[in-house]
Amino acid sequence: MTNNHFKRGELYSFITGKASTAIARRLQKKFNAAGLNLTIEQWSVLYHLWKQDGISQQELCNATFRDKPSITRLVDNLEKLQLVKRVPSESDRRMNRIFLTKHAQKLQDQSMDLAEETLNEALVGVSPDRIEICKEVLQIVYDNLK
Amino acid sequence: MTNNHFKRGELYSFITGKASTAIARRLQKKFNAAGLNLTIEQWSVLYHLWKQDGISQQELCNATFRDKPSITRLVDNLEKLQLVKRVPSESDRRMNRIFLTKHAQKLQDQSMDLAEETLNEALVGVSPDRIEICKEVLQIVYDNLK
DNA sequence: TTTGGATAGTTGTATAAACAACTATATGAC
DNA sequence: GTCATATAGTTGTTTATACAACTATCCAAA
Repeated sequence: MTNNHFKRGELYSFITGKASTAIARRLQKKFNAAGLNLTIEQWSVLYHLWKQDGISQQELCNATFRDKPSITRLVDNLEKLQLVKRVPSESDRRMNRIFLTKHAQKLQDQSMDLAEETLNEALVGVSPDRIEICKEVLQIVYDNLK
Repeated sequence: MTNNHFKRGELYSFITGKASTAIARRLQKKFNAAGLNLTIEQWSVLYHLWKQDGISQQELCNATFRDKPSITRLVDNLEKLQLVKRVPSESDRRMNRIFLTKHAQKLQDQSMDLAEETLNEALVGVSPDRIEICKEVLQIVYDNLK
């Protein structure tokens, strides 16, 4: 089945991602208000390191859906903030493994709480069923295009 | 009802907007392949001008969910590309009205076709019902946070 | 009619994204 | 072992975003 049922007026929000922009902006404001000196993009890198510390820059590229130069510079900035450290891999000298500092480890709970709070605010008035469907659709979209 | 049902592992994609990033990236590739020398952000401004020509920069801010400096610079670049023209408003000398050039008018059909094609590719395997629910959820999220 | 606040737009600065071109290292075919 | 190719990461450049600070203009209350 093709989905040629798109009316032109409906294209816009889907493509520009206004909803996720709004969520990211709200979360950034919460970070700032809490005195976390951290961008959402930096947080998204830390997010994956909290799940698994010591992964390579290439693995961060795959996880965050960013290209290599973007990760190089995000890691640069996270290093300047003393939140991560590049450690050359011993088994493969092309690779860096990225490790969290103690300071970054401390940021996890607070920032994740703010993220959860943001999503709760975003989803006021939406039933769990519909949230679930929305997540599934977005996942399919991502899989179709990645 | 609160939506405290978010599992941490589910936060990420919602916040980072991986789906809309993937859509925008695919559309940009189609623009490039078609020889349209146009960024998605520039296209999103033209999109609103195609709907209503001659609106102000502030109205473009509201329509595109961007701040004033972002629109200033997008209009700068669109003017350099000779796609729009700033015309000082006669009734309010603070305002510019932004008008499409003939060249920009010609880009509408081709670029909108590519956008529709991109969405069709994105939504392969998703039923119209579920697309509808997803759109509604994203609209509510936007309204909750804007 | 003056003046103070609101609105429209611009400029400066920092961070980030995308693409191309580059270096260094690893790997597999011969 | 040598060499072609692939992979990991960096650097340069352009475009875009967010925030703060700024100018110019408008409008309404005194």
